[in-house]
Amino acid sequence: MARLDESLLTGLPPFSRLERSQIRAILDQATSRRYDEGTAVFREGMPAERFYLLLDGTIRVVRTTETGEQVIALHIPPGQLFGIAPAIGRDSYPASAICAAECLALSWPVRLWSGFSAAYDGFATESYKTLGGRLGEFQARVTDLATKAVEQRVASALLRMVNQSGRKVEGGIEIAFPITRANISEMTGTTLHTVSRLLSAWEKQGIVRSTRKHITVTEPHQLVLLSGAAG
Amino acid sequence: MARLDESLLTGLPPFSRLERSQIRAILDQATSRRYDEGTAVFREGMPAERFYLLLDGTIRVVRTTETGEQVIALHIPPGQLFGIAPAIGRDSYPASAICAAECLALSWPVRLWSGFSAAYDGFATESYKTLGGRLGEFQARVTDLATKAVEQRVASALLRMVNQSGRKVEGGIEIAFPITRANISEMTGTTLHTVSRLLSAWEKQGIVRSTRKHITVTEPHQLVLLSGAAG
DNA sequence: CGGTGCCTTGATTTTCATCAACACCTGTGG
DNA sequence: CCACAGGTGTTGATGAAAATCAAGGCACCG
Repeated sequence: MARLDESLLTGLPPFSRLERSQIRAILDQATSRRYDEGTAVFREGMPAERFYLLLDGTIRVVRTTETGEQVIALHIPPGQLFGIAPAIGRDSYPASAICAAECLALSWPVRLWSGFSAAYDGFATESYKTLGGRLGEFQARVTDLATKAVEQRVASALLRMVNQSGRKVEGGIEIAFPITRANISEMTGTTLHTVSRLLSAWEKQGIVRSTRKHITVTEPHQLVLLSGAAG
Repeated sequence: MARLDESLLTGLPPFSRLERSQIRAILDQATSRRYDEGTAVFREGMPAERFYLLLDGTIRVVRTTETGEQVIALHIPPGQLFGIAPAIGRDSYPASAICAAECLALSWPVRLWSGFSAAYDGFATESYKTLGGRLGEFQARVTDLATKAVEQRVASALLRMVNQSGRKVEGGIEIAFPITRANISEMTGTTLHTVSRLLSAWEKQGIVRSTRKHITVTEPHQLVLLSGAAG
């Protein structure tokens, strides 16, 4: 395997306070791997053997209910740790990690976690901040699902993706990974039919534009209004 | 203030691996306080100055939306830490902590958090497990809200409370703290009317019994069935 | 160029929120 | 002690939102 360059990690929060030599040591213990779109990096319930850092692509964190329905818990953008079950004392993954697009990720065996935490200043702190961010996101999701109407939830979901993984294109901001109506319905607790109707209506109003598996938001502000502010 | 007894903390997960002398040191830095039913220990958005341990009572963790609706995020039973914003690098509380019943809690200034983590074996690990548990609970809530019908969600909510804070009484298990239909509607994202109708129906079927602000589950198994299994 | 996966749109039905009215319990103050 | 106010709980009637049922079109892949 090709030697990994230090620049991959410099600047990412968990490693920001480290010396070049420390980053070198971390990289030398890492496994790098590419995953095709649709591949599972790990699955719900599997023993948590490694933790991961996403270098490129987008990960969809998915849970499946007893009745077979899927719920998309969150999307993870490049630069974030994921599969960090060891940080919260779990020995199996609580959800599946599916590649929304082609992905590139580093990983380490979980036994290194405590070593990293002890040896590298800021690693634990920053990782727990990531965790805190996710907790906050879940709390917001619960609030939304409990109080908002479907239209507002779908608007919020689009905005979240645009903010997190938006790519500027002519005439708007495009969500940087492939996404279907069914995916959006799994994020918002509705059906693909309802999502399709909403997107059609918004397209007529010039708020979004969409092609197969891709959505561009042309009038973000309008969406913010639809989302009931604070989305 | 009366000197606190070491037995208060022995056996609780974050302190389970500590010596008597260490527990003494921790207690000597703690502030103990009683809160009336309905009091806020802290409120959403306030600067996080202290972290807490609930000794007795039940805490309701509540978020308020921009439109004034309330959502009950979770209930905290005695023996658990709460208000642990420092653990996730936050400097303000993400939600309010309201006493569902009369409560007794210890608290420490946040600046002691890192000291406790460093000095006391298992404190950090166990605290992060608590955090992990909450994350898991939120994930389950999101899944429920996204996929289950109202009746199933209300059944799940009752079961969760019974499991966490159930008190055995003749003829069933009673939820150990005062709870209104409105409270349940805020946990499940529905209205008090719908909750009232469901409870009435269940009472007719002999599954629950209820008086003002108190609910006893007489046929837990029936509720499990209604909740769509795995509640 | 056939098949599969993705998307759209209309018709019907169901669920649950909303609107409305009232009964009851508990504590308070005249 | 009684009246009354405010929080709590019940129940019926109505309507709107969104799921479900149904059918078909379109784009991309092999």
